[in-house]
Amino acid sequence: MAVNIDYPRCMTMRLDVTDTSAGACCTPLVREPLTAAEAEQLATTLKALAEPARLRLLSIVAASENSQACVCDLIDPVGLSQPTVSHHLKILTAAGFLTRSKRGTWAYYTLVPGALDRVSQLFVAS
Amino acid sequence: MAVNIDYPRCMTMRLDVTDTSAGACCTPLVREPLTAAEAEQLATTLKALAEPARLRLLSIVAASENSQACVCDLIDPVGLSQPTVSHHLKILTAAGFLTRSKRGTWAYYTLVPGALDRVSQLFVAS
DNA sequence: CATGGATATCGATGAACTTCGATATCTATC
DNA sequence: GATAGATATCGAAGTTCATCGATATCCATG
Repeated sequence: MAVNIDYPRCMTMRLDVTDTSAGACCTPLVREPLTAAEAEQLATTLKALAEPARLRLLSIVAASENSQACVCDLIDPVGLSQPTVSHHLKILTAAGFLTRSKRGTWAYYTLVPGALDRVSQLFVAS
Repeated sequence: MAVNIDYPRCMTMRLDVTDTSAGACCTPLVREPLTAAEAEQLATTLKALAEPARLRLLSIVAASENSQACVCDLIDPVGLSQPTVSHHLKILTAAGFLTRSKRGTWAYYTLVPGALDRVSQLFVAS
C-alpha cells in the first residue's frame, strides 16, 4: 500500500533536522509581507552567505571539480587560519549549502545541488 | 560627436556614488573563485538583507502600492522603535534596495526596480 | 514665529560574530 | 602502539551590530 507523502510545494526536501537549510522555500518576498518567523529563518540563511570569507569558500568549492574541495586546498586561498576556515565551513554546512564527507584524514566539502538556485528563487519577482 | 561609454556587461548603471549598490553585478559566483574585493562587496550587499527586521521592511515596502511606503506605516508592523526603523531603512537605501523621497513631513521609501532581481541573478548557475 | 508632528542623528549598552592559538580527535603509517 | 598529519573544538580577545532613549532637524499649521 502506497503511502501518500505531502511534500512542500517546491519539492525542497529537508533531509537533516539540524539543518537551518536554505529553507524559506518559495516564500514570495515581494508579494506579501514576511512574518517575523519567516524573516528570521530567511535571515539565518542569508547571514551564512553575507560574509566575505564564506562567499570565497563557497565560490572555490563551487568552481572545483565536481563542486567538491578538500579543506587542505581551501586554507591558503582565503588566507585565514585553519580553525577559522573550519568554522566557516561548518556554518555553510549548517545552512544547507555544503555537505561534508571524509576520505581518510581528509575532509571534502561539496556544494549542495540546487541550494544556491533556491536562494536565487527567493528574490525573483515572478 | 558621440562619446563611447563602457557600461558593465549587465547594464547595471551605478547612479549614485555613495551607493554600495546591489553591485557585484554579473559576478559568476559559482563559475570561478571570487577575489577578496569581490567577496567583500558582495558580502556588504547581502549583509544588508541578512537581518530579519530589514527583510520585513523590504517585503512590506515591496508589497505596498507602487512598491512604496511611508515610514509612519512601517514602524508598527515590525514592532521596533522609530530610530531603529530609521536606521534599518538607511542601510537598505545605502545598499541600493530602496530610495527615499520626502513629501511634506513624511518620508516615503520605494523599492529600487530590479535591485532584488540583480541579487537573484548572482546565484543562478547559468 | 511658536507649536506639534514626523523623521534622522547621536551616544550608550549589550549581544553576536570573526579570528586566532592551544588543544583535542581521528587516521594512516612506521 | 607510537608518531605525524589533517581537521574539529574550545576559550579568549577584539570588533561589529542591533537596539533604544534623548535629542536635533525639518516642515506644516495656527
